[in-house]
Amino acid sequence: MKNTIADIAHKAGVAKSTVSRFLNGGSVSHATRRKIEQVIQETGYIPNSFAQSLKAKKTSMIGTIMPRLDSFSASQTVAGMDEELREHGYQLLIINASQDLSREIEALYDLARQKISGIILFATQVTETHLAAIKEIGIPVLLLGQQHKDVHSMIYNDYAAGYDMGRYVLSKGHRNIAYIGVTEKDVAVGVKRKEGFLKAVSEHVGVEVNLDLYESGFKMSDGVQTALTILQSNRTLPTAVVCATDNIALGVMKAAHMKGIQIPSEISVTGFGGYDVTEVIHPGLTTVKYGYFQAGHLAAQHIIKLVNDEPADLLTVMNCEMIHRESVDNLN
Amino acid sequence: MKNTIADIAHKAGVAKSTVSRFLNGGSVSHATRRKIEQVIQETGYIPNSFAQSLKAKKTSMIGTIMPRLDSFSASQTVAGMDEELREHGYQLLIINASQDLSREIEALYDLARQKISGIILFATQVTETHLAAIKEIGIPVLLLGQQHKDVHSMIYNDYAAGYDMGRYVLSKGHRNIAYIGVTEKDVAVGVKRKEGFLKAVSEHVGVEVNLDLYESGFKMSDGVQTALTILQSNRTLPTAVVCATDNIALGVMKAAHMKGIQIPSEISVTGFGGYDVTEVIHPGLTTVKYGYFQAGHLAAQHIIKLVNDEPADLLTVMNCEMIHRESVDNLN
DNA sequence: AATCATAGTGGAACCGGTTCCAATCAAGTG
DNA sequence: CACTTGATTGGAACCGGTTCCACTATGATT
Repeated sequence: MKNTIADIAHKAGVAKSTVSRFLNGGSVSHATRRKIEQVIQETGYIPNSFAQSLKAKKTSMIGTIMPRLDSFSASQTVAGMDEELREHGYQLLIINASQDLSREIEALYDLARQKISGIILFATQVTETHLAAIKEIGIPVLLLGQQHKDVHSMIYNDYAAGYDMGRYVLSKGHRNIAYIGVTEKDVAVGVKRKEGFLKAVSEHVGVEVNLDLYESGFKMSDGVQTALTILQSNRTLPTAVVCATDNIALGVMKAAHMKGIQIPSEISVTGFGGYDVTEVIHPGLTTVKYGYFQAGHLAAQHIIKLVNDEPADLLTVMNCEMIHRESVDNLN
Repeated sequence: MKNTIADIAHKAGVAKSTVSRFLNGGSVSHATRRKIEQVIQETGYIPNSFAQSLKAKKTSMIGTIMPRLDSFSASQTVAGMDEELREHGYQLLIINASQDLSREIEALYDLARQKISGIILFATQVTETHLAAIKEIGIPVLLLGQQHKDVHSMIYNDYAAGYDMGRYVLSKGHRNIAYIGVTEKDVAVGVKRKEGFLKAVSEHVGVEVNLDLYESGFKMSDGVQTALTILQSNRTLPTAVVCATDNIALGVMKAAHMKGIQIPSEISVTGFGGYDVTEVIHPGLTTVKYGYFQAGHLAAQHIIKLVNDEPADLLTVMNCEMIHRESVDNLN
């Protein structure tokens, strides 16, 4: 019951090469075609994909390395990628780096050994080691979420998102604002969003704006902590808390609720991300929606181009969309 | 720059077999060991894993087939599996079946062709076709979430969860209850939870309980729809709505909010699942928490046993834990 | 000194496919 | 009818590893 191509050939009374040709659409006479078909039918023969890949020196697999699996953005994006890749006959191999940069590197080499055709790397930071690995493995790599001049990259327009959010909050009359950011090691989330936001503030001439900057971790519980220090300080409370991620914003909302502070009447809150939950909670969270699913599709299309040596933009910037909900009060 | 084992052997002035022995810990003299080490160092040689697997006739990969990636339970479980598998030197290959049963079957054969060592199947339904495929591919398969007498299975104690929830809601004095279930094709979620709940109700002698059963889809929007039909009917509103999943419960809460109905003072709501969001929303959702992450670990351990032909329980039942929050009013 | 393990090594076969090349054979051409 | 053409087909080499087997030294044992 081993069923190799040689067995099939033998049972059908032909040579290996003929069976192979049959399988790959070469020229085979009608008679032998039928015989082989029948034998394959009977035996339930399935070609060994190693032997195939060994000869072909590549696979039809695309690898993706993600810092975590259990996040809304990650799973949405991956779902989109998967859909697109499947349509093009590629299989997606997902590797979880558990937010450990050295595991990302490891994964790059791992994927190279497996002769993966291309790699989509969900980046939070792009270090020298990353670049060295990417260069060494000689496989097309697409950065998702961060950019680097030497690597194909796909990013969201975080600067614009931050800017839009800033303009919006200011337009609602808020002049005493707390901004909760994240580590600047994450250029997209930690730097760009903040810069865009600051830009909006700096452009807002005529009235004085009091802006306090805080830094928090990515987890909701981090958001709760940071929010509590803000809410418990002796200074006047800000009228709005702008958070660099929806997760942090959810944490802030929780903290406010714990403190009996009403949203938005006593304090306004905003996020970034557009997670599904932000819609169903009350009040709904004003946020910036990122098209994760669509981004996955785009990323897949992009890596397929790279794999096939087709031309592709070095940098793709995707736009975001502001979602206005009830968590921001109008002070005007 | 092809770097095969033959190249290394040539450069080091030894035979292929010696290099192979060096790589796999055979007996190699100190001198040649050093030479080979150096050549490998210089060339950055990485063995071709196809050739290895071709000979070995298997991989150190475990495949998992999931109906969807973008769900809390799925991503949590997968994260747990991944952690455990990695520790044991296995790699996880994730396949997304997009809630399409025929794709699940396809995936089973796909994984078989790739000589995956074992498969963890996130099941919602186990059809005859599934069983036939599982039998045919001859690879260890572990069902997760559903059980079948012929296949190793791992399930949550949904019956007990439903029962506990029933007892709890009744103990809070609710006598007019709406139960929103899902399709009975999903035995675990659609049948077991409901049965457990009904059992609790049937045991509750002495007072009359008015129970209405509804069926909804799995999506939050389905929950909203179903809730609206309940809330808009002319009959007296139930005092509690018990939902078969957290997602549906979130939908119900949203619908209630849209209708200006207060939770829990006007209507109580419960879910199943223990999603993270159920904690941060207000009011917090009373639900049953499933240990997804831990389940992932367990599943991984289980499939590893199967792969190594070690004995393993045919059926593993995992317990759940009720989480009491504010979404249920005490009518006593 | 003769005998015997034994560590170290090279050669060749093998895993299961794909592909190049040469051979065959029937139909078409002048 | 000899010759060209093109469709089929089988044989052998190859992809890049692993492993069995035979052969050499080398040191240990009587």
